[in-house]
Amino acid sequence: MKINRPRGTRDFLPDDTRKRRYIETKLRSTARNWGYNEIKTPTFEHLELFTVKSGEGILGVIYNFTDKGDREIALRPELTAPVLRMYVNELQRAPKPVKLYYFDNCFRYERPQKGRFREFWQFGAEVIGSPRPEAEAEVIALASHMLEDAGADGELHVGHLGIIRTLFTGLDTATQGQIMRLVDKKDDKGLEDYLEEIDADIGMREKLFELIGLTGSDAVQEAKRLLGDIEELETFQALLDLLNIHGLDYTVNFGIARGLDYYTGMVFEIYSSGLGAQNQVCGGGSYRLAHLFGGKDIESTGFALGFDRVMEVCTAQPPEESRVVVVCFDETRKEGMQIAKTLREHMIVDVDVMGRSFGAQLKFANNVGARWAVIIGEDEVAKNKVALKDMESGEQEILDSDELVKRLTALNY
RNA sequence: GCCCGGGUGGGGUAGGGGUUAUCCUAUAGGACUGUGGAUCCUUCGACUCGGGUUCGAUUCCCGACCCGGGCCCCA
Repeated sequence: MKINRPRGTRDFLPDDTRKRRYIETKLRSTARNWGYNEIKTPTFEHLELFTVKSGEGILGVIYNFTDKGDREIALRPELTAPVLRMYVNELQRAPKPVKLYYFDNCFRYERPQKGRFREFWQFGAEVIGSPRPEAEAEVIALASHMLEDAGADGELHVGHLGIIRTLFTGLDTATQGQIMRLVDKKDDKGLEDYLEEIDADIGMREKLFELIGLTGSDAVQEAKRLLGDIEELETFQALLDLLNIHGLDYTVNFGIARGLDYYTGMVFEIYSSGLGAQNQVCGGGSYRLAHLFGGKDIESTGFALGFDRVMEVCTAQPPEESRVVVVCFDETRKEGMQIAKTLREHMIVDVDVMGRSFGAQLKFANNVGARWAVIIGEDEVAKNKVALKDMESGEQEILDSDELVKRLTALNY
């Protein structure tokens, strides 16, 4: 009986894994150079952590189970909540800002599609403790730079939930949420019908439609005309100025809603083409979560990058890596292993484990793409030398083993 | 969860109610026991699963599972 992978999971073959590792390493080093520290949280958490944060609605997509001690456990569907939980548990007294990054797998029970899996990887970062636009701008800039590292193009959209919410005074949370959902979907007809249904104020309706249509460089000016000189617009303008300083291209979009309603201020999304319906590769914003997990309320900003989606669109390729194959036989295995051991301190070395003939070992060297074959046969051992064969030119020379190591390491392998 | 379109060796494919199920590629070995890439030979290996229709199903029908596209939601 053949056993297959569970639905929505993937096996990563050597080439896939190498490329993923390569991109991951690039992202890590960028996060690191921006002063963020890596953390790890558990693969599973108390289910409550996620329902408190996102509401019962998230149960539909969560992998949860009752453990042998009757605890309700969930495989993490995302990492912001675990990171903030960790912050509350261990880092509240750490010097601010607390700058963290993570790269881990997450699980959601959803219908798999292009760019959507049941096990997927998120690369994210959070700045905890700064309510200032400088922190928001830094987070956005970091996300953009990471995509650039990966060779992925992205279109950055920035909005601010606080601004649109000033129109909602007097509306309850559920109604606000429904409006934001329709705004996010860009379902103008549905939005109009819904506003009619709840008998929303005519002036508010007009302002809302005008606001979500605003875009371009004077969007903020236009918004001021609509809403007056409110504080949210001032800080939003400050953020945009900082994005300019960071040298980022962006589109102002007051219609970005983000799925989860714990976002309080700035929100941003980055889209990439070539991903079909799942075109969002990154999402983030400013939020308040710590108080939900029993901590002191604190302003945070963060983002999560859909690593699998980045992999779909990224053009960066891992560098070619060359190998050396050491060819030896039963009689010369000892000498062969010694050379291999020395060379392995510097480069990738294969030695035959198939009991193959001389010719077959060279064929193997060819197959694995080895640039060099080091031949250690009885003739060489008798002369206390080794033969170095260039697999491209076919040329071969006799060296002693010190020269061999020097030669190969000098070639940067 | 909903709506489409698909599943033939490891990968890519041809075919089609009764076949020895096609070809390419990859694997392992050999021709070629101290010199690779070419060529040739051999080997390994498949009709996703379960029902139904039928004398007979890999082929037709239904369902499940899985994959792809879209909706929803989101990364």
